[in-house]
Amino acid sequence: MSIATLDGLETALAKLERRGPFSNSARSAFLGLQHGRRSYPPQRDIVREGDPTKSCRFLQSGTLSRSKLLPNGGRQIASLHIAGDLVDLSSALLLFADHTLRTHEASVVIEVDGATILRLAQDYPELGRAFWFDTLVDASIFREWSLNLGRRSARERTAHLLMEMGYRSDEAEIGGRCDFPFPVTQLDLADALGLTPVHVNRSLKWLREQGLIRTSKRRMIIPDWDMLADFCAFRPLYLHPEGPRALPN
Amino acid sequence: MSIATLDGLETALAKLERRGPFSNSARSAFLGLQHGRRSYPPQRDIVREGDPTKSCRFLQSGTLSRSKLLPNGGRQIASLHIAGDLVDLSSALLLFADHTLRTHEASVVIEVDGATILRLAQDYPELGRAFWFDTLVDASIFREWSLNLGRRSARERTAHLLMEMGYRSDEAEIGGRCDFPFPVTQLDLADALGLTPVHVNRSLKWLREQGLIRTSKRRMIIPDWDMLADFCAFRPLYLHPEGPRALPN
DNA sequence: CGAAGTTTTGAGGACCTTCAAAAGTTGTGG
DNA sequence: CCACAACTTTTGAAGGTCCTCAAAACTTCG
Repeated sequence: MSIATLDGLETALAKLERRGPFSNSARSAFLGLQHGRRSYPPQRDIVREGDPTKSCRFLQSGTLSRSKLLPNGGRQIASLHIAGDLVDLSSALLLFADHTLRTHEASVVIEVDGATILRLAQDYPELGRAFWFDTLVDASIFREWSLNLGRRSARERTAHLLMEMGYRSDEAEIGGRCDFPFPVTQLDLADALGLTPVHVNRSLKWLREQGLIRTSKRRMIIPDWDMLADFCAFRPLYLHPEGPRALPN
Repeated sequence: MSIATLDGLETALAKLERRGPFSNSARSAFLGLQHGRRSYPPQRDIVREGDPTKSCRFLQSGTLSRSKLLPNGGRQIASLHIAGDLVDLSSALLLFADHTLRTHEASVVIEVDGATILRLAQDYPELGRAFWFDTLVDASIFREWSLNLGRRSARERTAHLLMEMGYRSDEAEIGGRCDFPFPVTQLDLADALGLTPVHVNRSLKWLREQGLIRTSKRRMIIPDWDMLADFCAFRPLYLHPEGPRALPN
């Protein structure tokens, strides 16, 4: 079954099960979750920093970001999300949103009550571990972004972000790692990279001139994966493709 | 009982229970964990990026950081840790360390087998939620650091980090939020802030000249909390002092 | 086709870096 | 308790990466 035909819970489950299969009972408990489904237009806030939380959210289709604002208007995007991502698992336990969740493309989002997720994690420990693992990988990605923001040059930083999105798009079967949808404007990319839009434009231009990337509309192409990986020191260890530790009996 | 007299597990438990008390059985299961205790001198690696994981670690006393390296020698500190912090809970589920764990001061670290932690989380769901919550707060701190690195000036960034450490030291009863131990060299501070040591020095000098901070040896003093908070837009929401959602019955 | 949004380019300036060295502090052994 | 080495902090000067401001070219969409 192609990902395009899956509904939201199935898409999220597919991501979770890529890391190790669940028992039939856990699987059907997850798929049996009561949930809502909402569609959002591009550039629309779904949750705002400071909002009390109620529901967890999974991204069925589209592109989202999580971002934080400064009083002076500065904005930092902390993560970018693609179909299948558990974009707001934190609301299961955190009572207030510490960041804003916003669409980039038109997106479809699944909502599940936070307390229900907690109950599910308790009743099916394998699901609880899968949620925890997802949070841990999330945190690992944030650490890598800190390295990106703090210690990589604008060009390397830009390249690294593109490679991560390629790698994740490939894992999620949304695109190939060297040719994947990337519907993010240079203005938003700037907020993800801690740069100005002007400088993002110049960094992309340079990467293009070097033959390291090609851009077609809302799509990113990496002609030579290893060359770009070498340029920006992309090592996917931090995405933990090995999956979680299995619990011995 | 003062924190100084607590052993490592008690210190970690105290941090977890600040967010909501556990049942007696969960508490004694946690305190009954088989564990090792190791002392490390300053500037010593405890775990290195890429190492296979086995044990989870809690910091009984001292100061640690989690950092990542670039092939060109660049280093980014992703987090700083003080007594009571669950500095390596991720090893319960992640099979490889994606970052290096290193002491700043001489430190005492408790080690608990990763699979044992998983088992404990399963047998006592309230502990499982506490671990997950801790990971979520961790991730929230990383997001704030991204904002710091990407969108705050050197001076604001420096001030913000100091305020966070003051706030957390206060919570952990290691110091007051306006007067707390801070045994981090400017060289290490530079790696946490994505700056050069020279510029860190100048930023600290400026903050001192403005009367926003005072430094005494291995100690940081914030004469006027609100003034500094205003300067760097420090809002502790992201540390989630409200604690986790309670699971309804 | 017009309006709004996005990308691209230019010019000048600022924040932060690099390189270098001096001053101050800490810790250790004699 | 001093001597000395190692580490840490501080300062200066010059330069580069990235920012600001401004406007034009291009694309998307109603």
